[in-house]
Amino acid sequence: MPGKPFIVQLTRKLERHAPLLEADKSFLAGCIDQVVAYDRGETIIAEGSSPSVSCFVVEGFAARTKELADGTRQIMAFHIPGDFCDLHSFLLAVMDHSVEALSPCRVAKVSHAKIEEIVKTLPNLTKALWRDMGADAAIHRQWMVSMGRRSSYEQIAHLLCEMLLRLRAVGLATGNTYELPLTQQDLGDAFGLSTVHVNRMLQALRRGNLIVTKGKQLYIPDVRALAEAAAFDATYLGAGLLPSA
Amino acid sequence: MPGKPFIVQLTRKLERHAPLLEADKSFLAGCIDQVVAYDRGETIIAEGSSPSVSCFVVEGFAARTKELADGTRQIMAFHIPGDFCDLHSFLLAVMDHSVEALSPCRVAKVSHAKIEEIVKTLPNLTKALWRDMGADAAIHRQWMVSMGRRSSYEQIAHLLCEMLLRLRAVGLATGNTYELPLTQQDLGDAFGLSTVHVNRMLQALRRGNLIVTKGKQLYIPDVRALAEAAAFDATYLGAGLLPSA
DNA sequence: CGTCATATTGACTTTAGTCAATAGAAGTGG
DNA sequence: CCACTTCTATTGACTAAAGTCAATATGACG
Repeated sequence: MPGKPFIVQLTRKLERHAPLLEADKSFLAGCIDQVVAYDRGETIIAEGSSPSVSCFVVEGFAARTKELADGTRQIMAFHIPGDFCDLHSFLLAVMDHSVEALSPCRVAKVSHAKIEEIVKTLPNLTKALWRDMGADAAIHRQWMVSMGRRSSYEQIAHLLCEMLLRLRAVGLATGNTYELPLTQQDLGDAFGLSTVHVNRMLQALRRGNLIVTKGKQLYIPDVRALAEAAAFDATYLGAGLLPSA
Repeated sequence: MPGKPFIVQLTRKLERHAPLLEADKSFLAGCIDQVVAYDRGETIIAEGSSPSVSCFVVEGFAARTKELADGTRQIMAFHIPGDFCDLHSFLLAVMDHSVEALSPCRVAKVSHAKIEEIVKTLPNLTKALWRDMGADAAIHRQWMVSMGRRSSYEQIAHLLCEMLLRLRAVGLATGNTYELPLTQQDLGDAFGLSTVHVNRMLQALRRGNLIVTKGKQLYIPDVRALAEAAAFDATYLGAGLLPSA
């Protein structure tokens, strides 16, 4: 698919559980209206709007966010390349949250009309897209477990495990190293922690040699140890994704 | 649909955003394999299993739960009559959480084969089911906002608003009164709070006359006041559901 | 070199948790 | 209907986790 290499990341993700047909893939490739670039902090989809396109991340990090009246922000999901971050708007009339760029990123747009056509004519692809949303919901549920029952230390360790597997699945981790362009504020907003506390927990993780950071680069010397500290169980990301090392 | 009055609750919910076709409704009615009864505490679907049927709640309350290694429990969702509580298993191979009965309840089972057939032949119904899962995800995200950024007092107030609207939508609330068969432990497990603290916050809500309880009956004298205390915005449940009173 | 965002540190406060005892309510068997 | 068990709700005293505020450092960038 010359000119659209990013389609590969998407199809790879959609095929994680079951293969797509050739018809699925070619139709999907034809769905992309445009690719738009955003800077960190820019709003990709605004709360309260009713978009006529859905989008998926091609490059960079995005997040689903909700601003509260008192100015605090909650991040409900991080989205990385290959993630559909807004199939939601295809199904529900009004956005109850925003999607924003957490790093410079590029986002591909797919019109709802095209998705409608998929639902009408390509059951296999429909199921794959539906499943992709189900996978997101599974991540949501794990975050709820983290927020409700894990200590802040475990929460952060858990997220770092999750991001390793997710980034690795789209080829954005090299061994146990990946780039995490999130600020401590972002991490805090994801778990309802203060920046100060996130900072302290990261330090604790560094002291325990569970993580090593160099700028935005994150290296995990011993995945097993970090997973244990986080009580991390990869089932929710799709079984069998946690490799040996 | 004699003999299957509960189908009505399900179709009513699925039609909240867009109407179903006659073909959709009749096929759906023919999907129900059986209806099974469970007592409070019983597991409806076990974590780690790979069910070949999905189910929806006909009567009573169920919850998605996850037990952690240290014995604590996290509730990720409450499910009431009309809710599909396990479309998840149609899409993903292994259950990463359990579904359990929080009150005596009856659950209807639908085989995955039937759902597969829906995806292949009834795009309109497929979209409705997909949308239903999207609505669940929206609730998940709101809970994350609650857990992350709302005080425990607000969290509980928020949930009580949510349950009013959800129960009302399936005809299980009379005015501003409904039956909530949850223990304070259940509420705590949903938000990661201790039972003691839930108890205190409920008392505070009672003192402020925001709620009045009689056993499991809950009466909300002034919905507007409770909604305000909770910073409740009903958009995520589908716009326009919050009525005047 | 200066500016702005991000990260770090320390002192103190608040929220919610823990532990332990008591009170109520619902259900069971005789 | 009563005695008994059990689950659920309530209370008080104390603790711990995480937040707040404010100052300082570090780093990226024009």
